Amino acid sequence: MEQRIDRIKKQLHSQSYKLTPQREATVRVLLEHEDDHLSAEDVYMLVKEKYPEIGLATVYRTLELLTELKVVDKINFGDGVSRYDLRQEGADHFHHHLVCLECGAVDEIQEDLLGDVEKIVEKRWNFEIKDHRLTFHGICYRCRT
Amino acid sequence: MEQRIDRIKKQLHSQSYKLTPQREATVRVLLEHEDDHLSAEDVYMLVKEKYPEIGLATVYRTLELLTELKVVDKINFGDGVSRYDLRQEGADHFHHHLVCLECGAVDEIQEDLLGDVEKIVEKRWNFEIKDHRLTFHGICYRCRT
DNA sequence: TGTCAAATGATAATGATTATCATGACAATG
DNA sequence: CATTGTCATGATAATCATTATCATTTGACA
Ligand SMILES: [Mn+2]
Ligand SMILES: [Mn+2]
Ligand SMILES: [Zn+2]
Ligand SMILES: [Zn+2]
Repeated sequence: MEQRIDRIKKQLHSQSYKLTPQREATVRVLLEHEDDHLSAEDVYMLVKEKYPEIGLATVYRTLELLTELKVVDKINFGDGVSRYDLRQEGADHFHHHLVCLECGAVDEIQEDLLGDVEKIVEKRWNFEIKDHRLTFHGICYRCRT
Repeated sequence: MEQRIDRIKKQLHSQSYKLTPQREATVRVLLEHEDDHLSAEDVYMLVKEKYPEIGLATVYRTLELLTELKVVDKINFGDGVSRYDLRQEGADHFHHHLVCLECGAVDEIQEDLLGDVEKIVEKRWNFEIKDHRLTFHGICYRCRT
């Protein structure tokens, strides 16, 4: 945890950004909810518990900054809000998602299953892949009778 | 074109919806821009050319209805608007997308490349797949020097 | 022709995100 | 130590896509 924050701090410094108390509190919330998919509002509520003076605008700005640095990925599951997903440290691919149509759960697949597919796309479509987004919609293991 | 509209008409009737002139004009616009990814506003502007009295709310309602019927898929590329993508007739999978980070172009891959991956996901994660969304971000063939 | 539910269009309301702006923190400088 | 300048913050207003509301229209059917 502390080491992870330290590395994010260095990443910020390398672009001449500071790790302010507000930013640190926000990062801590994200780390403590690594498996969730929090909206800006969600993050705001959680950060307020440890830093009540923080403003909503600062949370938005911090999330935008972290997205720029690729610390988090900004995603959208079709409800009206953006969600912020901590990227696996050092991972060069964004993980996949399983969205359950029954219960709404969102599970993650950390393993990269797209290696072969990407080779095909690069060759056949002459497209240089930098990133990907893969989501499956269906019925999760819990909801299958 | 006419046959396609006829089949959509039947699909509507089978759920006791009517193909009103407004709905038909909207469907025609979608068919005429099959390869594009139009926002509700885009559709509205285009429909107005052939049906100037139409209201924006009706366009939204029609697009929602067509999404329900799976005639179109509602997608989101991260800019602040939903886009509506005509589904290949009879296709059971939603096509994939290539988004160029350089020029912003969005190309399509109609071929389904996820067959093997889906088998793995169904087995290993015990997840019953109903649909998928796959988007690659990178540099398109036009922008590669 | 009269009836009724569905559909429409104008417009207001909502709600997430972004912009603005005065204030505060803080490092560097003299 | 006082001054200056830059970056960051928080309150709040503005924006803008989407949804809700409601009076009116349409069209099928009795
Ligand atoms: Mn995730
Ligand atoms: Mn498409
Ligand atoms: Zn489930
Ligand atoms: Zn390009």
